[in-house]
Amino acid sequence: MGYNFLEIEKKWQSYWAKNQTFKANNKSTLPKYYVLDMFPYPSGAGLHVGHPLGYIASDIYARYKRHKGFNVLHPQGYDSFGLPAEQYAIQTGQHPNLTTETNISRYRKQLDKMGFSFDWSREVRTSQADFYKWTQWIFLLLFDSYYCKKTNSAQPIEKLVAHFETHGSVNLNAVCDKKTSSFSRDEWIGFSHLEKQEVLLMYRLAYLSESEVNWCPDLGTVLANDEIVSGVSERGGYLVTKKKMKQWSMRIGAYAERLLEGLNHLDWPESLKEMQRNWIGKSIGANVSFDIQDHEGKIEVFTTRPDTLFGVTFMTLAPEHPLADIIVSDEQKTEVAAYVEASAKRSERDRTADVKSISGVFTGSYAIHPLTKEPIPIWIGDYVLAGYGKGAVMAVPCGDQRDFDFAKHFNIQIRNIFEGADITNEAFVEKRKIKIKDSDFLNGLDYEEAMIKVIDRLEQEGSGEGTINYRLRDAVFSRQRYWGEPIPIYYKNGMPVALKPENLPLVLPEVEQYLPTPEGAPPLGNATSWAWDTVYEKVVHNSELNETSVFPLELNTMPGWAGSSWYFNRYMDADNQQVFVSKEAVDYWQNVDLYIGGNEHATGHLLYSRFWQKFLFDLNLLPVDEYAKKLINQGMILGSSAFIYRKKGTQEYVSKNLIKEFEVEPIRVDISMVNNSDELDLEALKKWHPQFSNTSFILENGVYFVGREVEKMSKSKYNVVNPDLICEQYGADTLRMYEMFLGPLEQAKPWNTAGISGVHSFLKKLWKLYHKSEEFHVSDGAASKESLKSLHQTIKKVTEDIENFSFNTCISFFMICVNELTTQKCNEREVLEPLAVLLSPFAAHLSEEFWQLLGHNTSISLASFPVYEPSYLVESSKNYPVSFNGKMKFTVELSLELNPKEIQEIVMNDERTQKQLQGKVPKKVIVVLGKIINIVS
RNA sequence: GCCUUGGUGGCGGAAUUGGUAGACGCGUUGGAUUCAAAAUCCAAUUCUUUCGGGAGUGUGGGUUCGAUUCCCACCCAAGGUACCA
Repeated sequence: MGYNFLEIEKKWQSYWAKNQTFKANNKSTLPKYYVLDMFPYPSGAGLHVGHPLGYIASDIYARYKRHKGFNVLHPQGYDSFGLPAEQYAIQTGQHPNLTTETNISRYRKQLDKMGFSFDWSREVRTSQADFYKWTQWIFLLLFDSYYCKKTNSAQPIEKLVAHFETHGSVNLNAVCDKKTSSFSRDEWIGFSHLEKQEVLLMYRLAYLSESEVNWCPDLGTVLANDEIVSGVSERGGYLVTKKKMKQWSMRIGAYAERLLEGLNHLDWPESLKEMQRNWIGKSIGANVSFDIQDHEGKIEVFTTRPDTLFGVTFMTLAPEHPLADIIVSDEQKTEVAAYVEASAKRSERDRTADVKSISGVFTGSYAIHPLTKEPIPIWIGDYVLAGYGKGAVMAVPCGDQRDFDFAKHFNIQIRNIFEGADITNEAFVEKRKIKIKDSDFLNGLDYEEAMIKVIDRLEQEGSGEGTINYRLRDAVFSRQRYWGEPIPIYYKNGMPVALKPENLPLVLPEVEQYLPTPEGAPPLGNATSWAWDTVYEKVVHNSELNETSVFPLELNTMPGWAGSSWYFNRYMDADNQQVFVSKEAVDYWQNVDLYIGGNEHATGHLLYSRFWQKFLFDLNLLPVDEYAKKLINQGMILGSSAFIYRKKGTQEYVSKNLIKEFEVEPIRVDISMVNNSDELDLEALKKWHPQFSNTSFILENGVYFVGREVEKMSKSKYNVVNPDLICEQYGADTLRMYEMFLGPLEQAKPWNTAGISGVHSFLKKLWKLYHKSEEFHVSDGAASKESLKSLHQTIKKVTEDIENFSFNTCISFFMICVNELTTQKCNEREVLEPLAVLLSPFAAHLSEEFWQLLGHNTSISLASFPVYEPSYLVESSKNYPVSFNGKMKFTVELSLELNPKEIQEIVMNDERTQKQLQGKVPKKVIVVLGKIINIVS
């Protein structure tokens, strides 16, 4: 029988569940430790071997911390709102909630099989009303707040109203979405209620504004970028254009500086922090405004190089720029209109990524240089994005490569304002080490001096100002979807009004159809009873209004990132019905000590959640303004897809090594039909899909070999490996250890089941070491010196490596240790007891079984982690090879310390060294840490 | 395009952070055990060689007594690129 992992694992999983072994307590005298995983989206494909990688790592660390005497919070839940469930609903009519519930119960079964030490009593689901009630509540707080630049924090909107009532807009230092006209105290008081609301909306942290969306007229809906494949909709293949729509947005831009600065204090991967820094994209420069010849208004640009203002030879507006169709001359009208229309069909990424093809169109109008008063031609170019800076640039061809290319292409003047720079073939983009010429009062100055001087002049003349620009855009918060949190807003006279917190949750209504309404309203518009029930009952009967007209509710829902922006706080106090998290709980748990998840969330979830945390901190609802002290990105486990090759236009398939002889197209096949030598099971293929039942194959030596390609693991690529099968075949402990053994946690790596037997036989070996003819066999005698040395070496290395999250090398040390103990025929309790605890974060079930066999009647998770004893690890002298002239190598026996005399003796007494030296004394002997490294003659 | 990461045997990966490149595992080969197979155990395994050696960490340079490690340029792959999660 031997190591019966199925029985052992089942036994301990039910023991842990029954005894609630991993339930965390909100009151404890122990120090706290909060280990968090990014909660999964429960997809229909089930959990694949890639998902558990991070969960295993966090579980190892959570179990390790429990052994080290911490009160560990290690929760899990589901990010259960999302697009796939909705798309499935559109296709099948099945309610997304049903799909989601089914998927969740499947996920839970799979997770349970792997023996994770999650505290399931704190489970959260973002799609459940008792959770999204609080997501809506946070939305209301954002709606009722503005950002005060004086206190540098969010403040209640009443404070803003109070300011308007006493000072008007004078001396106001608040972030708003556009330039507001200034007004006095009396004017404010004179405003109608509607006018007041209109002003306030420009300051709220959750606000309504026009933003651009991917619009598909044929489907009558907004599409995610993911739903667009090469310019057309994935569903139906219809044309997609851009369209402006009134959308809810989050004023994350107000937090740009704090989000940037906060990174400096986080123990997150440098690369990820760098990504966030670049995403926020702080740049220092100036806003400059240009008058327009024969037109009202001004064109404002942001530039990081105001020092090159005298090098401006043209301006470029984004095609979406509001002035674009106003300033265009009559003769250019058709050309401009065609260009604007064409670029509306191009995606933003396409526009910026494509640097090779230069496109643009002249508007026929001229701006006036603010200092020289010269006319400057105004162009439109789609490399300028409406959403960045001011949506317009002043072009300085001599100092910017893209401006240079544009000018060359359209034959626009290039003016060199850099002393001694050669700009015949490319722009001079270097900022330093050059002086400016032909620039009036800036002549002879360098970059820094010119920056200060020109900004000074612009400010004096009122045509510009020094400013800081962030690339970070405010986050669009509306989705024209069904399966998301309803936004707790209704409209009165076209103005958004917040529901009262006591009326939350605003529950998702039932609908017949998950598609937009025929009138083009979002899917929630299909609800028949919702508006009546919710708004009439809650708003009218609570006498918010005493009229019985229709109150339209907001029909958009929240985006996927809403719930995930604060869920980690909810785990601290998941059952609380009164508050989103009690003060008591959050004061104890504070924040996440270790957060493990993929770096694909770097500029999405990980930025939005920091923003919400800072916001809630500003309102004194949370004690810290960063929620995750340490973050680790686990690398993605990639799948190894299998391909067969069809001869073009035929039903003949060619084995992999013969494809060069034919013109073929690759087709994915399910990897379950391919063995470890890449041989395809042809019978299985014929059964797999009817299209293969009547095909012929060109084989190599009677075998069809498939091609392989490493890519993201996904159901649609037929390359998913299911962890359940592995748990059945080898056990969860093997899977846990193998996933860790596969490679460094942070690195992406392809899944390969081939190596799993090595880890499995390690566990079998350990089992056998302490079993004699099926009976547990342990000696109470003293262990040998060698055994203790092996043990303590392993304790030392494994402890160090757990602390460094280098779990793959831990497994190697375990293997070496068990091999050594097997050779030493070690079976002493003295060794097994600490070894079982050492192993328990990894092979959680097996070590628990050993713990019981050793006579303990409590869970091994209560045992304390072993500490190594240095006296067992005394180093003996070692043979070190010494390289001579970098070529010849010989070996000398060295003790740990060397003095020059000893070195000389070693060198002189070695025959081969002497042969090489030919009697000469070496010039130099390099010794590092007591080792001779090199001898130079 | 831009931002970030990675590239070491047949494969996954080690390398005390500038000091014996290839730990550990898989695979392969040979052997032991067995009627046989599975399982298990032992040994070999970077390539090349005229058996002296030679080459070798994506490519090409550089710094250094010494480079997988540091610097410069390039090639390739993965993730993100603002409505997938």
